Amino acid sequence: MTLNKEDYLKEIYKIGGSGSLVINKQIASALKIAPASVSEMLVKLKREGLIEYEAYKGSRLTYNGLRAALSLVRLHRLWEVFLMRHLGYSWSEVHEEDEILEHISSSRLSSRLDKFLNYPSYCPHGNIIPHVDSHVEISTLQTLDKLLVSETSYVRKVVEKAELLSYLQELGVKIGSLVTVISIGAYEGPLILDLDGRRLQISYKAACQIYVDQVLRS
Amino acid sequence: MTLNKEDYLKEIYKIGGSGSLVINKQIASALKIAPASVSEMLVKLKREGLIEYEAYKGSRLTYNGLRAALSLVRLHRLWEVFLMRHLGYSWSEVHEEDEILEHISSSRLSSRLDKFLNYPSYCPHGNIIPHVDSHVEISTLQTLDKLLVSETSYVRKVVEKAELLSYLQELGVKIGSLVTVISIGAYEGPLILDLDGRRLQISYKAACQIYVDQVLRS
DNA sequence: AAATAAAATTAGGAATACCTAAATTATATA
DNA sequence: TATATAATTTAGGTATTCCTAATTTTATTT
Repeated sequence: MTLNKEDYLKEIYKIGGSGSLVINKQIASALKIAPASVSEMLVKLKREGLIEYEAYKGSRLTYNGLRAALSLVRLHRLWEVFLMRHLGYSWSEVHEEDEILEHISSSRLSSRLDKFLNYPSYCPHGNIIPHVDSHVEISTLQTLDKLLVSETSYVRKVVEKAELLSYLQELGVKIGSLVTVISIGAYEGPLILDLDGRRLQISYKAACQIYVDQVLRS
Repeated sequence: MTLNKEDYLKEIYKIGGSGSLVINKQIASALKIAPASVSEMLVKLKREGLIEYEAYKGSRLTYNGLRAALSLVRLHRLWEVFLMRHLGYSWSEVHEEDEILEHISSSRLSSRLDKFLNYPSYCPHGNIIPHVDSHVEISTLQTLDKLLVSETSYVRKVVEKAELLSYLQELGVKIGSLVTVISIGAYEGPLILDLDGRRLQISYKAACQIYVDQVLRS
């Protein structure tokens, strides 16, 4: 379902609840959309089985439409509570920032969230969280496969690919892990590592996608 | 700027950082969009001064494009940290749910957030936060203007309009406030209320938009 | 009941963002 | 350097979602 259709469902729910007929005009003014456009969209929502709708009469949510609307409104309101309770938004600020929930991009949100999270420097994947002002991405990293036997370093970043992430998670490789290369398999064979005190084997391909602090050699 | 354009900017930043030329193919595969469509969009982004772009050569962010990309990536990554640190997402779950940040609607997110917020029942405006399963909106509310002099009730909900919210905030009217009607102005004049022990005046119009527990009369 | 007002729909268009297929330009290889 | 291959772009279309203006239906008055 598209974002716009979701807006319509939410609005139909907010106005008419789970059963009352909603007249188009109300939707049009709530969504700030021309009445003509509302008629059009209602036809589509009806085709998709999300609303009952009869021309000139009005519309109401079907069972499926209601389910969809409820989960949308629910999440929306949970966010509102979150913004107030944990990001220090005031009553009217929450209201102003309502559309965040559709399109997140607000510098106010950004800075409050930053504070709430205690000014983190890295995202969970180890990428720097840039600041709009100073965006110096200091890059003294190298991939794990470039380390020599017995060299030690810290895992700082991994390539964001679903399969790799699951693989590493299973192995227990984390951002910040202390890693020492024990041996390197020939012909792109697996590497044996000491990771935070545990011995483990990792594929060459994975090693190429794990970034560690550069090891300085004399 | 549209959501889609934002995706392009983010991707150009992720691939090329603040200065390197990015070839279209990388954008196309990262965004899973046909190369032809990428070319089209790049022309638009160039027109808007967000990227430098020369056909067959590649693209890079301009100063403005970089600023926009940074604030997007920044917020995106802050959310990631939040999901992991406070909603108990695992590494790969964060990754899976990345598009939340564009289109929030995930039942998993919904339930984790619910737990994090300690299962709230009402949004900051006093509306019930519905559950997808049981959606009984018990409605024994009436508007404040319907109360008689000396009747007492609790504020449960207010109409979500920006001007009203600011007005009420200034007056200190909150969800849960205990209110007693002291006097009612004639001809839709202002009401004098006792609100949580304080004496205050409120316009008739506002009173019509504040919902309180229904007062039972014999 | 007829006339007026309000609400909704249809018709005709515009913008955005995507697609496939064909043509073009750049790059790598023999 | 010529040729093959890879990357891009252009051309021609589709689907969404919005708009204004004109028409039709429904509701309200007189």
